[in-house]
Amino acid sequence: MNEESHYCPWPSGLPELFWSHKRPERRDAAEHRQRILEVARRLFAEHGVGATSMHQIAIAAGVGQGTLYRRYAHKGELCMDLLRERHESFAQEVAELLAATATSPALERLESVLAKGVALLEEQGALLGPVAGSDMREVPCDEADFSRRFSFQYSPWYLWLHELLAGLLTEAVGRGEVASLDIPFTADAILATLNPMFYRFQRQERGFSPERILQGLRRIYIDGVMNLRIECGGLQPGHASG
Amino acid sequence: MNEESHYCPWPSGLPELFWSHKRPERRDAAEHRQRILEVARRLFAEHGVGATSMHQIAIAAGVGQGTLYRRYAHKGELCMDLLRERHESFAQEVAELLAATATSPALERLESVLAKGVALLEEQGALLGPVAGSDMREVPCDEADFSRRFSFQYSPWYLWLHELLAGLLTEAVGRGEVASLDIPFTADAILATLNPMFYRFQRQERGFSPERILQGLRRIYIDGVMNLRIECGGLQPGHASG
DNA sequence: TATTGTACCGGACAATTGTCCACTTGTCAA
DNA sequence: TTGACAAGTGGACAATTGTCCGGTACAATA
Repeated sequence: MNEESHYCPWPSGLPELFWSHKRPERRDAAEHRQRILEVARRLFAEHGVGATSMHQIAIAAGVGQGTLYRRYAHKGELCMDLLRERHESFAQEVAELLAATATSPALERLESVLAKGVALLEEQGALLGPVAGSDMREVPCDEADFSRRFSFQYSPWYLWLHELLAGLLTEAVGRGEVASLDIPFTADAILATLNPMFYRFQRQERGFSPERILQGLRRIYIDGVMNLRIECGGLQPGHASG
Repeated sequence: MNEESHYCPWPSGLPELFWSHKRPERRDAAEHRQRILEVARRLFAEHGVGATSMHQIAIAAGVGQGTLYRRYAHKGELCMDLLRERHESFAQEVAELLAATATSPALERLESVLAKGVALLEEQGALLGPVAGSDMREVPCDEADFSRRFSFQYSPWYLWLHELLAGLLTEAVGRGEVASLDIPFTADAILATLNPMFYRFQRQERGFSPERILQGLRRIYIDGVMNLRIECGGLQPGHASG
């Protein structure tokens, strides 16, 4: 695992100020990155992500293995980068949606986020699988490596989603719309069921439709978790307020 | 992936009738299996699961790679076999527990299953990780291989748990204790949050205690999902019956 | 333009996983 | 006892992943 591989001179839309003091990326390096992304996109589309090795990508892009691994510690990171643009536009869409419905009940806002999430999963099934799993070859002694392996859980993408959900939950609890709950845990739980692997399993192995999956999620998190009012005790239900 | 690797002459306590018509396992093969399990248990304990390669195990057990892979398509399956006894006793405990509380509300029964599940996860963190993940190296073209990779989802263990949960949910819905829900999906969702990887993440990376995790699960599935009565509509809650 | 330091390059290498196949051995039936 | 044959064996092999390190080439200085 290469330490510098996380050096990131393309902070995806952040003002240039944040990194302009650093030495700019070398011209050839920039070209290589471009070529790697192009080639990877093509090979993934042609043969599937699983059947395309990092070696192939390096060869096809005309760079060495080391160069490839310098930027992407594993295939998952490469996929992540391919998906970055889409994720950013998704994030923007969701942010706008939430801004436009700022006064609606958090329940409804959460519901629309779930719907958007499922739609995205459906759209990107092929690429997101490897991202979630990356290479789960076991951790070699060093327990600290564990975290780095989990690029998905540690990707800005996951962090952003987690924060978004946590925000919505906090809001809902704060407004008294919902009985108190463990916010970070619940956000993780929601994400566990929005996990690409889980989604893939439901779709391909269980054969469930996206609509059915979304409905199932709604039943759990909206009708269930979020519908438990403060007045509704745990095991001894009282009255729900209108 | 070896087709015969799933040949299973040790059906774990099932009456001998189920397989006595098959040619019995060869004596040397039985010895080898025994040795493999012993050696694997020892090496895993000594160096950790991740730092022990299949090759090492084969050498230490005095058998060839092929012999090892003949029985265990990957490290995950080997772990599964090591855990089998524990899982069986767990299954028995749970079955007894459920039998003893057959007349209690399904809510309570589900709750005790969750508690037992968390306890088991806590007990077996080290071994269950690799079981869940096995080797997630991407599927080589053949999409059908996908399923076989997911030893966890397809293990008798997972299937048993899924069926158990589905049974409880069916019962709860049938008795009118709970508003209707998508039973197989919900069972999968619960299992997604009882997933070893998810648990490991919560414990090690989030730093949550087992109690906190269990409480979080309760809030979602017991107080939330299962507490939604038929009278309580979706977004327009009515009155909960006592 | 010459110099310098460093980010970057590339391909050899080590480690694993999983496959293959020619060979061996145990078991049953005659 | 013997022969047949399926089950079982083992280790070479191919394919990948990820690391390492001697060199290179670019951009900033002088």
